[in-house]
Amino acid sequence: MNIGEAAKASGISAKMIRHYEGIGLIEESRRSPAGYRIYSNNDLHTLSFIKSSRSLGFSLDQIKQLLSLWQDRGRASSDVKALALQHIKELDDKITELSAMRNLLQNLATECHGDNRAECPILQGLEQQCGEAKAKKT
Amino acid sequence: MNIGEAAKASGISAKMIRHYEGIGLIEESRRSPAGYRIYSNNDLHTLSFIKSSRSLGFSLDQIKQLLSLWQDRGRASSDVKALALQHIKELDDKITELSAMRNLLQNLATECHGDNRAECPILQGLEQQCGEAKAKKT
DNA sequence: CCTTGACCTTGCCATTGTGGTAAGGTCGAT
DNA sequence: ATCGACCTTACCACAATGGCAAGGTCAAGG
Repeated sequence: MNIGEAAKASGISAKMIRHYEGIGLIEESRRSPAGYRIYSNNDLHTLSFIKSSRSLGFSLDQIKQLLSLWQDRGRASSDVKALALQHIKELDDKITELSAMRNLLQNLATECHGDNRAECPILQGLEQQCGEAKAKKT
Repeated sequence: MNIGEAAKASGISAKMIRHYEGIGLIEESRRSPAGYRIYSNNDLHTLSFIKSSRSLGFSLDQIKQLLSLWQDRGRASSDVKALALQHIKELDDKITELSAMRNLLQNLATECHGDNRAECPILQGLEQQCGEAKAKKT
């Protein structure tokens, strides 16, 4: 099948499929005499694997590793799990960071009347806090 | 004070201060005869405001708006609050998205033995799920 | 007076993952 | 022959930040 069809079937845009090929995430595909990329069901399977992995937030670099484990019959599941746990930690860290922002901002917003007067605890908070948010991260 | 000192005092790198100037987030600073940027306490105040805002995850574009509200004596606090609430929503959406990823991945990881055998529910999940994660978002 | 080191200047490249656009080739159908 | 839908490559863009390089400046000490 052509790249457009593969894109539709995998949920990855044609643009990205070419890009993945360019950076070596997937192998160069076969080509028709005219130079069109041709994909097999097996290729599609790989693209879907990548799509799922992206949906779980893995970076392309991590997906490269996942792919090579996936294709390695002699892999140890512990290696896969290590990658997964590492990514879970990244997600947790990010969630923690965003939640801290959210809570701080929510507190400021709650204090703000939100009327047509100029007095505004949110701006005051941004003005005075000056790095406190960063301190909380540490 | 010079840019290095302003950077240290505000917590924004000299590089970024120049960048913020370049994109028009802050005004061009005064210059010494030799061309060195010179910052006043007032400038520092602005930089600190930006720093706080970045710490709460506001984009530079949002900060541009916040800055103009901050400097507008006749602002309505409702405008500030609207910006804040919008950002809180962005944060919440992101947190929700990341949490969904985290939970899915955590489930897969829990099922994985993580030993030296090849059988691996995580890889199987990535293989079969194929877009389910995306479906969950919708 | 000259050197050294710390600071400043501009400018360009890299990152991550994705989208856009342009100029051109190909294919199938009319 | 031609039209529309598809494909090709090759650039540019985003957001926010870091890095490096080549050069100017300034203060201190020989």
